[in-house]
Amino acid sequence: MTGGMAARRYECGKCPLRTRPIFRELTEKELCYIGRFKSGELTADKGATVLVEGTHSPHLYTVLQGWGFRYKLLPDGRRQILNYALPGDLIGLQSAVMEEMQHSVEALSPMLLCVFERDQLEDLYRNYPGLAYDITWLAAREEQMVDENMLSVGRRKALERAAYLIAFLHHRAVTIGLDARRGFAIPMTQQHMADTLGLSLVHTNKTIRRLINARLILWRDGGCQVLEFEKLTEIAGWAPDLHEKRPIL
Amino acid sequence: MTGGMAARRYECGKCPLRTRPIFRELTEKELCYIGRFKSGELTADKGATVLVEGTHSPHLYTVLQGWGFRYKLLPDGRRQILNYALPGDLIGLQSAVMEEMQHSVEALSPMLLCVFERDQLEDLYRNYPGLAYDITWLAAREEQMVDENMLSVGRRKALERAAYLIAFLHHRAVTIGLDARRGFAIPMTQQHMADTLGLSLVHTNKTIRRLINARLILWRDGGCQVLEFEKLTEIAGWAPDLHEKRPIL
DNA sequence: CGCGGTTTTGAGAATCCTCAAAACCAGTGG
DNA sequence: CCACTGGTTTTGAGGATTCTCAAAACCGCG
Repeated sequence: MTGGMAARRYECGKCPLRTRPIFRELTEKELCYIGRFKSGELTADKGATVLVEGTHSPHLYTVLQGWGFRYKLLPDGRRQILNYALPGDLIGLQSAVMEEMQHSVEALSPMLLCVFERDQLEDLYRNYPGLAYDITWLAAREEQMVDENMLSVGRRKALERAAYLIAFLHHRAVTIGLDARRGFAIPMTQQHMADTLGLSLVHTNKTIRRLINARLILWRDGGCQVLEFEKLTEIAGWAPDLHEKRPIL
Repeated sequence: MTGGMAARRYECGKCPLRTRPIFRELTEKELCYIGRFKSGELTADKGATVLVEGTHSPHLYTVLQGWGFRYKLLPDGRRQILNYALPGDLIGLQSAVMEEMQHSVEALSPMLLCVFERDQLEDLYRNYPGLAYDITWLAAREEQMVDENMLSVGRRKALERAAYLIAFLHHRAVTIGLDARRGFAIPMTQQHMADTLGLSLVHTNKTIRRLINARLILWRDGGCQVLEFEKLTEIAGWAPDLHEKRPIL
């Protein structure tokens, strides 16, 4: 079920993610420090739980490969997905900075994570203000994404919500250069979509089918593939905001 | 409509908020720096807009008095309230750290805000890692609150949502010592509640009435007063997490 | 071929929505 | 003191959306 610690594959200096154009470059000194800050790598199989609500993880992670999602549960088992984690995203900050996790994280596809020690965070803040600022930046961005998703669940209707979510995820994947070739699929089931949209599985299915029939998306390879990005954003009444460079830890 | 800059009333060292037991104490040095970091005070009348989506504010605020709320709008005017701002909360971090605001902030009651300059943030990060850490802490907490609200809007049903929201706000107010005397009212209209819960005004009204008829709350003085906190949390399936001390900027 | 997970379909029911109007209430000016 | 006004709360009614239940179809994999 779960993955485990893997032999370290990437030196931070040669991190294949870090060099992508969307990410901010670090100074030599910072890069070197990050290399020391990094304490290992973690692999997680599809479906594995990376972080658990209610626990206090001693780690902080940067996603290197794969997709994951953050979620919360109600006592009776109803699940709400809060956001997705893609390469470059930082997860576990809440438990690092506060008492304990208030949400869980699960792998949507096989993931490779970069592991940092919570204990060293204080040292980082003391000696690398630029990196500290980056962490705050990433926290602010995460909040921004949840805000946007909140608007969607609270005020958009089913078709708009579905269109927004798919466009949003597609855009994030494209932004970090995840597609390369046209036609990659977002690795999720309709149950995941339902739990993100705040809808039932049945109604989600019927809604998605409308998008498929309108030839805006395909559903295949165990996921969702976008055909008409513009049309989706139009239905959702949403325009992606184009960040310049952004930090990565 | 809007308020304006007021004569500075509070020295940070004598800030009546800061001394409340819930807030973490600062060192002498930090307190002194905050005093310099603070560039003034802002008052906002009830209904005034403090921050506007799409703009880039040069300021960052800590709420000293009063209630406010963060919200987003869809192109056609539908509104979703994301969270509320109470004394001790930091607002405007998104615009300070990133390009521009992705949400607006409006005063629910007359507010008094402590103003900080965005430009000095870099200096703060460089010289006061403890304060930088506090800012990250506050950002993580804000995200946590939106997460919780997201769970509510996505997965709870109307009555549960209303119970959760009221209990949540009541708990926050009590935590910062806002009630003193029993029986304060949360200063909001049912339209605000509707826009927070992701429900229509009419349905919100009928839902609230059920809570009133069950004698769990009162609706008066232009707001909501809690009678049976425990019962509300029970309906919502929610338990407030009790933070220890927390930072305030 | 069989199995578990996922998607699809149908149908009736509950929730929630919109429209519309009335009641209520606090503040304002006569 | 009272009428007027604008904002807020309340009520009713019909309709749309979304839900639950249940079963079938589909699909990749061992």
